[in-house]
Parts: sequence; structure tokens; C-alpha cells
Amino acid sequence: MKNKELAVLFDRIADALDIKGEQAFKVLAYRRAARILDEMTDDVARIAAAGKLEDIPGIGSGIAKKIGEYLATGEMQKYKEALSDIPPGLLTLLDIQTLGAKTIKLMHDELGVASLSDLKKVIADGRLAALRGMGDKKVENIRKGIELFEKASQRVSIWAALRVAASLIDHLKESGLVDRIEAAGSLRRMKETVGDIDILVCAKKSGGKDGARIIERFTRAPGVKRVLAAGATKASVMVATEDGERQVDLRLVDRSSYGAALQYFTGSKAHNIKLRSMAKDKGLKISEYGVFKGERKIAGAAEEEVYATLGLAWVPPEMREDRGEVELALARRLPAILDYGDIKGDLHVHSDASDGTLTLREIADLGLRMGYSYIAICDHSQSVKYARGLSPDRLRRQMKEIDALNRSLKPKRFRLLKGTEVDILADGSLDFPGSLLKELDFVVAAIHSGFKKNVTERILKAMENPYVKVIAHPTGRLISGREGYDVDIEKVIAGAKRTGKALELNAYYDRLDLDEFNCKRARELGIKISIGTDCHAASGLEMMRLGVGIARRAWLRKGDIIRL
DNA sequence: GCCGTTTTCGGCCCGACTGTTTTCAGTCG
Repeated sequence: MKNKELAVLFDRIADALDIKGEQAFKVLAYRRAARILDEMTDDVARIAAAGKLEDIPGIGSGIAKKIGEYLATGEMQKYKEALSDIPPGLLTLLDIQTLGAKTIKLMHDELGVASLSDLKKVIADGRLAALRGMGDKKVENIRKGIELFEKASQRVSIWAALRVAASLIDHLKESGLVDRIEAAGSLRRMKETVGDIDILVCAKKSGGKDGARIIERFTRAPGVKRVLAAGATKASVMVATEDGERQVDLRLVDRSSYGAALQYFTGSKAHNIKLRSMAKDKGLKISEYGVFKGERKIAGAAEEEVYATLGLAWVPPEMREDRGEVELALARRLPAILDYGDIKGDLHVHSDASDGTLTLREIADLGLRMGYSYIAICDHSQSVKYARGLSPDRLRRQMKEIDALNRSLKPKRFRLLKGTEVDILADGSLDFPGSLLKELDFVVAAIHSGFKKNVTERILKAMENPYVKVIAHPTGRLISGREGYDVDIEKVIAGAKRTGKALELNAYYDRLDLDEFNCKRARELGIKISIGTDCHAASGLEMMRLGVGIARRAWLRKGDIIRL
């Protein structure tokens, strides 16, 4: 599929035109096209062949023609033309906060800045500060922007971000001054990676000094390394996380605006723009303070109200990406996506028999506390030596143990499932014989070695086995803390479709295998998804939330996942 | 560049903040 390639091209064209000072709306049009292509699960070539490109909202005749040209020739005239007089190093400067296209163009035209190192030079020798419109403070901000860019250009994994947000929220709640508080932004939308963390707070007593106290407490919270700004309604700090420092913004809002602010700061940007332009058509105006008809505020306290004023059903945060959800909300036809409470169990957990840390009893206790009905124990098989994989004998002993434990758990309406994460060996055969697999409740198959040897073919062969229900690590992104493997996901998806096997959405830390994109494609093809944490420790069971979040972003319904 | 049961031309989301100005441009979320 050329979708992603084309997305990159259009994004670079947008960058180049932006720096050249082309009309902002033209730049926006290219960016929108890039985003559409990046997220599209259909093959753009197929749509182009059917002559349906212009049916996609946001793709008009101009961009359709350029797509056609690229598909036919492998080249795009507009791309060459746009990039011809732009040094490649200049485009990366757009990623520096406090530095935008206009300033970059000015620096390039006046000082010949063509790269990050050029920029550092003109800051050091004072030539940048001498430019018109520039001053010491602006230069200082750019310098700070560069520092931030070099230190924290990576987006942090959602799990680390969730933990940072939770600890700050708890810290603020302990003050007793807080009425409502929650994380907004991409964290609330459950994006796999998060840039900044946004927290929204509403004081119990508005108008008094409580707001100032909350801001004060925030800037002195544990983990805060630096305060970037602290005003009456907003504060920004840098907080230490597992993978470096991260910016956290706190916004203090009025109770009457809480819903509007939550909606606004949750985004995404594209979703919000669509809402606002709809509002405008209706003679309304939406801002973070509320929905206004002329001077009069007609909604704002609750998010539902904001959507209702536009005639829309409330949209789950995970769907707010302008991928058609607004139109469906208008038609009252939003799909009933999987809910966090729909999860009745975890379908991939390791015990201390292999490389986990928990006993069967501890896992059962945790499962009960999570409100589950079942957990599948899927320890490694014998060949996975580094993870103390179970021999057939040890697995049979574990099965007896589980049977015994289940008898005592019966009154609690909870059971452990007898399972395995059976290894797919170098020749594509499985690490246990069928006679053993047959005795198990749940068989997950996965590759753990020979990452460079015919991975795709081995997975396809394993899919032919009648006892295998699920393929784990289908995209091979990361596995047991090791490097991932290269797999032809197209073939794996086709294989799952053909054999009726499920693919695992694995949520342990940053592994999230499947990712959102392939999860969505699998759903569209009617392939079942199995959600398991693949966890090895107590905290890991809670990571189910990440898996469900990704599933919701992919619009999975209850019926799309395996439930026992 | 895209889009249109008020438009095939003239629109295209909104507000805050900052720093540099002397009324506003640039940037961000």
C-alpha cells in the first residue's frame, strides 16, 4: 500500500509551502490530505483505480490528480517543485516549539539559516536578535524551544503518561480544594503515545483564592522539575517520567465552563474544527468557555450539552479524530463501541511457573478484584528457555493445580483457564503436540526466537493448527523487551481471515500489539480480536485499560473481541 | 487546495498569550 508514502509526501509539501508563506488554507488542505491517507485502511491504489478518490471528503481534484500521478509514475511534480529550493534541514525546524513558519522563512531569507546547527550559530553570535521583529526574549524562547526539542522530541508511551497524570491528580485532590479534575488531551483519547499531558481542574469555591492555591500546589507537586509558566488560570511544568521529562499543563476553569473546556481540551484538533464550523453554520460559536448564541451562553457545564446544542450525540473521547464520527453522531448512528466494563477477563497472563512473578492464587485474587469472570493462564512452552518455558509434564501439573483452584473459586463465579502461549518453532510447527493442546481451554501461539527466519510463513503455518485460537504478537513490534521482528502483516491478516483465527491485542507496557491501525483493519475484515495483557506482574493486569483504549480507538464493538 | 439545498467565488475555528510594536503579527493548543 502506498497510503503512508503519499501521506509523507503531502505532509512535506505542506511544510515546504508553509515556510514559503503560501496561503495557510492551502497548507491546511495538504495536511488534511496527509492525515486522511495516513489513517485510511483501504488501499489508496484501489480507490484510485475505481475513480473514487474525490468521493473522500478532503480530497479534491487537485490532490486526486497528484495521487494518480504518483501511483502511475512513482513521482510527483508538485513535491519536487515545492521542495526544490528548500534545504531539508529547514523542515525539521518546524517541530521546534515557539518557532513557526514565518520566523523560519525570515531566518532563512535574511541570515541563510538552513538547519538546526545554523540556527544555533545565529543565536550564539547575536545575529538572530538583531532581526526585525526579534528581541532578546523571543530569542530566549527559541533557545528554550530547541532545548526542549532535543531533549523531549519523543512522545511518551500512554502508560507512563497515565501514571504521571494520576499521581498529579491525586496530589491535587488531597488538597480538598478540588471539585472536579480529570486528564484531557490525547491522554483522554487514549492515543498510544502522548505529547503533553493536559489536566483540567475546577475549584470547589470559584472566584476565591482556592484557584490560586491549586495552581500553587500543582507547581510544587512531587516530580516537578521546572515551572514553565504559572498564571491565574493556567500553569505549565516539566515533570520527570520513566522516559525523560514531560510537559504537564494545568487549566483552571469555572464550573459553568467545565464541560466546554473538557470538550475543547480533549480535542482532537480536527474534531474540534469540524464542530466549530458546524456551530458557525447554525449561527452559534463554540469556545472553551461554552456555546454562545450571540452574547448568550447556551451550554458549557457538561460535555453532553455542548454536543446537544449542535444536534449531536455525545461522542466517546477515543473516537474524536474526525474520521466520520461527527457525521454519525449527527445521524444518531454512532456504533456502540466496546466499553471498559465489557471486559470479563484477561486472555493472556503469565504466572511464576514461567517468567511471571505471580502465583496462580495471586492471579485469581487480582482477577476477582478487577471484577473479572476468568483469566487465561498462558505461560511459555518448553523451547522458550530464557522464560523458563513449561515442559509437557509441568504444564499437566499446572493444569491439575488450576482444576483444584477452580473448585474453590466456583462459589465466587470466577475461574482460571488452562492455557499456553505455545511457541512457533523455526519450521513453523508448534512446541507442544496436538494431544496436549487438545486438553487446554485456550491456546495462544507466538514466535519468540528465530526472528529473522521466515517469520510470516511460520505464523501462517501455525494458523493451520486446529487447536490454536489466537496469534499473539502478530505485528512483531516488540517482544519480551527484545527487538521486534519483521512480519508481513498483510499476509498475517489475510491468513487470520482465511483460517478464522483471532489476533491478539496485547497491552503490556508499550507493546500494544496490534496497533490501532491494524486493529481497525482486522475489524473491518471481520477478524476477531483477543485482548490480553500478556502481563507478568500485578500492575500489568491494570494495563487492560490500554488495550481497551486502543480497541475503542479502532471502533471495535463487543462482538469483535473474544469473550468466553 | 477544498467546498457549496443561501455560494462555482469567497469563504475556510477560536481565544490567549507574547513580544514587539504604536496597532499587530506570530505561535500555540
